[in-house]
Amino acid sequence: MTIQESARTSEERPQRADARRNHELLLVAARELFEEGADPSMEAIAKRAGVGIGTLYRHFPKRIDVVEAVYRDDVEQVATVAERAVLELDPWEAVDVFMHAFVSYALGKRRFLNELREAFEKNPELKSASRERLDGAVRLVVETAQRAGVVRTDLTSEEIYGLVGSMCMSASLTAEQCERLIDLILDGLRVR
Amino acid sequence: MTIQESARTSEERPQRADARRNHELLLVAARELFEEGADPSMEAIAKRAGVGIGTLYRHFPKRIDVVEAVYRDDVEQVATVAERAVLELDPWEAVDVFMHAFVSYALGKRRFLNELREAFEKNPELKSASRERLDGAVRLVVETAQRAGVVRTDLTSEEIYGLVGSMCMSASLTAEQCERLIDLILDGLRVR
DNA sequence: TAGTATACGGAGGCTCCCTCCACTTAGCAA
DNA sequence: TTGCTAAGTGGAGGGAGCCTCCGTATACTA
Repeated sequence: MTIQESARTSEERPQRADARRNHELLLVAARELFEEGADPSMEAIAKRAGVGIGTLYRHFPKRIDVVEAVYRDDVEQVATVAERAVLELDPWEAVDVFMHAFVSYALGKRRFLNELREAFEKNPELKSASRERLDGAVRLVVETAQRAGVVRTDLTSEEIYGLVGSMCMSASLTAEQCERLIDLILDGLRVR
Repeated sequence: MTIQESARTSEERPQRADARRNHELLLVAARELFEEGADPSMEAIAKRAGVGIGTLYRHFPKRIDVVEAVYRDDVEQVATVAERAVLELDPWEAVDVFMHAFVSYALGKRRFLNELREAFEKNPELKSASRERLDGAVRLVVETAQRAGVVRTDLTSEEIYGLVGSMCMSASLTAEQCERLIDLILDGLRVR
């Protein structure tokens, strides 16, 4: 990169308002469609967002970039739930709310597991970064509750993450079963 | 099914010679292409086999049927190696030859793991049947060697299968590393 | 308000998967 | 050997999806 280029990079104009709006619309549309079913086409995503196909490709040059963006956004949302819950709720409620949010996030991922795996393959950083972010979120919520004495301390947050995560990914459990099992797990975690 | 239909089914004419030949050619071509790289198109498979696209579709109505057929064939070949090795070689040599064949089979699968997963999803019987067939092959070779006193008996064949299988599927190990590690494993298994 | 960099949108190219059907041939019976 | 026919072949083309290109529109700046 030349000096001029690097200078231009740092004093770049901000994105135009319509571009920012469309980026957001596309992300929302894509997430909806991924959650609804299998493999929405790029055309379908653009249409749902109410923009042209060219605009979609301007924002996400390849299909896999859409998958990646939706996933990053989802991870961010779950992590944010953790942070807000710890601040705004009492420690046990925070565990309860976060775990349910986590399960619903993870169950949503089942829909496009194959595409996600491809994204991980293409870009290993995506996998490790998300893993870390989620791990941190679980740790924050669980350890806060442990310090408050409302969650048993003979389990680490990694173990709990592992248990809940693998339950959600299990092909033999339905979403409904997972929703019920998370209550069982929460019950087992709680100190009364 | 009517009586006539079931009667016809059992006394059906055998496949014509050209059909049998083309089926075999297609299977060979498909395996070659899958091993060579990623995602050969149906056109490419037909071309490599030297037949028209229509012929390919007569033998394998969907792309996934090609994947499935190649996989079944591969599993069969590895299992056959086990059976022949036990009959024709001394017990330790049989373990050695079979394990190397198994690793090379498993490494080949990395190429089209995604397609394979789809095939498993669509047809769970494929997965369980192959798993059983391979499990039996490992057991045959290992237990024969254990009875002959050349392989340690404090490990079960399932454990060995698990170890070698997961090594081959590990994304962080190259094929070359797996080839070297299998020798290390074999060394550890051997009773001298 | 005019000028311009930025962004939009969709026609169309390319590559796939798969279908359809006119043509060919292996195998059988006379 | 010959003729018949069910079985098999091959490839043009339909349809869908990913992505590119570029003429048009518009948000920002001065």
